[in-house]
Amino acid sequence: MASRTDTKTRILDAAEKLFAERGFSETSLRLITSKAEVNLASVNYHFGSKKELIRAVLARYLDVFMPNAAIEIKRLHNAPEDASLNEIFSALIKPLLELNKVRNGGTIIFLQLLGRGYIESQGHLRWFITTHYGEHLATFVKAVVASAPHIPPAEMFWRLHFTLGTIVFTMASADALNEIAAADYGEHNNTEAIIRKVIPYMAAGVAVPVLNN
Amino acid sequence: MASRTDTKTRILDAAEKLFAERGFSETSLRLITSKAEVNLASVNYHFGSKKELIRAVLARYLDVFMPNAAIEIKRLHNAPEDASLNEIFSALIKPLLELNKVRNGGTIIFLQLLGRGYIESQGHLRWFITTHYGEHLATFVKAVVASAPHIPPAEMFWRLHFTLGTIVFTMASADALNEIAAADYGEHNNTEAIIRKVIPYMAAGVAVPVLNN
DNA sequence: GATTAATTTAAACGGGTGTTTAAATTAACT
DNA sequence: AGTTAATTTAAACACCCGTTTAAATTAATC
Repeated sequence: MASRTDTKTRILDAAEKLFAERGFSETSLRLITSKAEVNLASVNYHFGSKKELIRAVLARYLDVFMPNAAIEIKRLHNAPEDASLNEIFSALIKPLLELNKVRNGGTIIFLQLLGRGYIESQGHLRWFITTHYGEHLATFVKAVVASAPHIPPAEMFWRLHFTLGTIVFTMASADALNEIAAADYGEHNNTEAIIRKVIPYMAAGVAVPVLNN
Repeated sequence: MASRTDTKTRILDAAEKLFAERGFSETSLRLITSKAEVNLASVNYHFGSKKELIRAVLARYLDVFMPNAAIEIKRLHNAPEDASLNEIFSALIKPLLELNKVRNGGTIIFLQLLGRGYIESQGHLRWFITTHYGEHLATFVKAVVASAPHIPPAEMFWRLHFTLGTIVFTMASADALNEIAAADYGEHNNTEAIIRKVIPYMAAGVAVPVLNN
């Protein structure tokens, strides 16, 4: 049933790397299959279409991250009753960094894929994520809402999407930003350092009181 | 020298709309020229290439926005000595909304174009913006730094890019988010309402004290 | 009004895209 | 081993892309 290192896996490995760094539509199946050293037609044979390959690439990460994230959130919630926003966001660090064990650079690849997915393909991936992982997402949202009860639900909806934009854009530009930061400030940040920078920013933004003017 | 409504302008008008809603590489010259009701070859005749058309589309907005934004920031800075971050960010609202007078929906189109530019074309547009409008950008950055002197420069560099990600991603997804918000919370936000929501979030995030652990 | 320049047009160019096909190969099973 | 199923392969398909060309048309200049 399987060949040398599984054609399916070789395709996924090559695809996720290219998708993350150049985007979905900028990455051709011919480039993927040549990097993976498999035949062009094998993508359609194993995945059916490019669109389904994209979903498979994302699913491989979401299937690991989402359950782990939900577990960490629940663990927080069961303990000191109400966790701070910083604690809730920080609880996602471990699940995120564990993706590095799945694959080298897995954390940043995952976040970049997420961003590409949300921005490039209006809808179809957003639908895929919310329908397949809606339960886990709800766990996270509930914890955030409980931690910032002074923010009305509608406002929280917007702010959580602000956080998504913050982290997703940051990770998509992480390499370029790191280069500039290194040149201008002598800073060298890895993925974890950037995540730890962005969390206080997001937590403060989500919790800031709503002006009623 | 000019025909009915200037072929050049017809192309720019059609292109910016399509670029904003589908991205640069997802928008073909054939689609642009058919919407603009001009000949396919006229893009290359008037602009030289697709890449130069993209820059021309962005420049038309940046040339209006950047000077206006710098003026507003300077006006703030000369008055009550030190403006709050909320005031500084809010000073950008007027220049942003004035883009709606340039063209219907100009504000959101501009912000969406900016986001597409930063995410899609790693580098070449980023270079174009910083070299052509660096002075105006510096005015803004200086005001922010002065308003939050407790944030080290290197940290501020990252946080300002967080804000860029926040607003750019939000605007790129604005239509989709608005649909969800309308369905789930009965909310109907225009571009200005979303901008006014995002500013407190960004201001709080930029100013939050840095943890030294 | 004739001549020159600027613009528009239709057509083709060369190349890249995702997908499909049918034959060749490899693996699995009785 | 022989047969069936799964996989890999090379080639072609139909289509879309940005760009270029050369002729037709329109505008400007003398």
